[in-house]
Amino acid sequence: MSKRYYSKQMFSIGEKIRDLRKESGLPLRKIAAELDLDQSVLSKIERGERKASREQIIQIAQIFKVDEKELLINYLSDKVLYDLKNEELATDVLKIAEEKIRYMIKHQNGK
Amino acid sequence: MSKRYYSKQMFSIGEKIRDLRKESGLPLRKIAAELDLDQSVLSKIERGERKASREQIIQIAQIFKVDEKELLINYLSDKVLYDLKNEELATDVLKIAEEKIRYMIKHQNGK
DNA sequence: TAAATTTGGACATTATTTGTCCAAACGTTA
DNA sequence: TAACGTTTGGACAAATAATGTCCAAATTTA
Repeated sequence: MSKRYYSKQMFSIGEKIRDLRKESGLPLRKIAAELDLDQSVLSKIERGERKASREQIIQIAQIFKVDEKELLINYLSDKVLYDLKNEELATDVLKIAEEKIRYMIKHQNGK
Repeated sequence: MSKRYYSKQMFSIGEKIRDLRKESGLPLRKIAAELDLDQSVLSKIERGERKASREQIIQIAQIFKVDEKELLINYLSDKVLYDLKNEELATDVLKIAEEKIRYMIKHQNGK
């Protein structure tokens, strides 16, 4: 029925990108050029020192020919966790966020 | 065992703050002054047009004598949803975020 | 209507994000 | 070890977003 979007290991989006690039055998310089981005910035993205943009994630999915949705989900979940870093409340917050989403969907007011 | 941090209705943090203030019977001007904030900004926060800071949420909990944790969870969950607004992927993203948190907790590396 | 309260929007200030550039560090291999 | 390709670190600048001030208009209350 519904697809499971995670893999056995837990990869942050940066690690995932580095993995994809290593598989391709291409250096930062090459991929960075395709993304119209400085290689040092891509290096930082791969190490989680900087954040990629939504558009960059989509481009990366295209370059490495992987499922765009899956990569976006990985990316966005990292972003969510970033908001919650250092929060002991993280687990509770995610529970409530899910409740709110369910509530919003049920009441059709995504506004 | 563990406390349920949500109420029957789903309140965004702004609505919640407005509710608390209305209960207290105090005008924006008064509460804004306590927060060392312009009243128009507080008005915008209550209507979700601007975001409060973590510190302001804590102050608000103190002013209205409500549970700080509960208010923070409400606040942070709104922030999380803000990242995901307009994302059909929201539900999947939250699922994966929870997985990642569990993984992080299990492996003690919150970094 | 008068007074109090709330809201809207232009503006300034500050903080964060994002990218450029260059040099140093690292790794591989001749 | 020298030379080369690759990766990383950090100073800097530009663009963007967040945050607050101020004032006047709109709305609500008495």
